[in-house]
Amino acid sequence: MLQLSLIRENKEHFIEALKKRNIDAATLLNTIIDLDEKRRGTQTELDNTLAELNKLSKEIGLLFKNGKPNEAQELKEKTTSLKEASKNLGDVLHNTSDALQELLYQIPNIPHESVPKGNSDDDNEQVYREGEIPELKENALPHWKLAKKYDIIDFELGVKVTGAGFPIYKGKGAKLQRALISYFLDKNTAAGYTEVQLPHMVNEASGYGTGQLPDKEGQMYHVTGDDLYLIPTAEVPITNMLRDEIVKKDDFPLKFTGYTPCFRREAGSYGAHVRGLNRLHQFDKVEIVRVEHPDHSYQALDDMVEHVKDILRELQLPFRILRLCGGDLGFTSALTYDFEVFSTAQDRWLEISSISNFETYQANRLKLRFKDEKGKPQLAHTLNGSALALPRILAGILENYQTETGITIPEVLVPYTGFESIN
RNA sequence: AGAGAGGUGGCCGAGUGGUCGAAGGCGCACGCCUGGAAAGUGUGUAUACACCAAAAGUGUAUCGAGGGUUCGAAUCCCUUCCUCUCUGCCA
Repeated sequence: MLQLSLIRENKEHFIEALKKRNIDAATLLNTIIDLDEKRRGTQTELDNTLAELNKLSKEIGLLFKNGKPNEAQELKEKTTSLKEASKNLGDVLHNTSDALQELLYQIPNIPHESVPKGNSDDDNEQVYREGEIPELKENALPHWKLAKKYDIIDFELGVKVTGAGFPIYKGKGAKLQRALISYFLDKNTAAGYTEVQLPHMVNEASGYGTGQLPDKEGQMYHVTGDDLYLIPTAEVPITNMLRDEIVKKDDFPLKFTGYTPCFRREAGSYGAHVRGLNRLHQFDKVEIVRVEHPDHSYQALDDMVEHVKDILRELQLPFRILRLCGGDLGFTSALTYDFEVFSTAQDRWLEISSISNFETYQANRLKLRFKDEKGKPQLAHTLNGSALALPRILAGILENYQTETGITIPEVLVPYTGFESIN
């Protein structure tokens, strides 16, 4: 959520910046500013009325104490109209604030100045590329065929037990999943991230805190019986640990990592691109989250990018990094780098990590602050990224490491799997 | 899940209708004391919003959350969430 005070001061700048997202926010921002003016005026009026009322109440109290009930009675009558006025003003204030809040929820974050213009993922800017794309034999298979051939992932069985998009990993496939999770967590903790184990469901307030609600209401599984949501990413529980907190400046950087399954309804997805592991309703991911001083958040973003590069380098997977364009940028993000691994057998790039700086956008919703030099609370910056998402990494490994006789396990994973190949 | 008790500031804890944003203690910050530290001592110590160009200041709200009663609510009533104890169930 954008800060109201900043919208007031920089309206034109905000309108201009939001054009990068192909949004014309002028009308919306003007409505917001009008509502805000109304809210403030009402607030002042209400405060004055209540002040008057409080004053009278104190006088009445004193009069009763001093044994002057008649005079007290007179004053009591004077309060009637004030009470009514304050009730009305209170209602107006309430409604105005709610309306204002709702509109504020509709505005996405302001893109960072480096974000390129563009409408779709075609306009994303490649900023880095590394690794050799392996040359595969002519009869190289996509991962879903490999999974079947070596009986390590059973999609049909998942359909039987739950439904499409809930695969069942078997044997060495399951072990490889566990190995990847352990390896990622070890890399992250070695880089100073504190490991946390998290709830896989969150309440409504947490959904709002990180911005999944109300924007992506239909994308989360909603457990209506208890009004909880299955997490679409560990970002939600991790970041919400700090909701309503005022941390010390010296606490920065706050760095957390956590493994969780992620649940996404993926309403509206279909076709070849959702085949196999490419898009699932439940998948595993190891997330990294940082909370930073605003002065250091972009340095932190670079640091996270380097960290993920290092992991992919160790796995020896060919990858590229994209700076997302305005049209492809997530609702709450100011700047996002997507990591993509090349899936040789599918001949396409697969997104395997997304690293974002949200600046104060999430922090404003979360009320996540720190005290500055003067002891004044200021909004912190939040960042997160995947390090890493499992299914597509697995797809990349299966496809790129396939040989005629099996699948070679990347060297760095062998200590975790206990085997060197899948045959 | 049933019965009971309870949720007060960073923490502990007093407060059961009237100058209560809230005693006292701990913690923390700054100062004094000290060669330095401890002890001692003094002062300060929430957040949001509004008014103000801003600081200072003032006002309003906040005692889990949301309603209500009352001139006036931390205190009374209702709803809801959470915690604890006992019983039940259970990996």
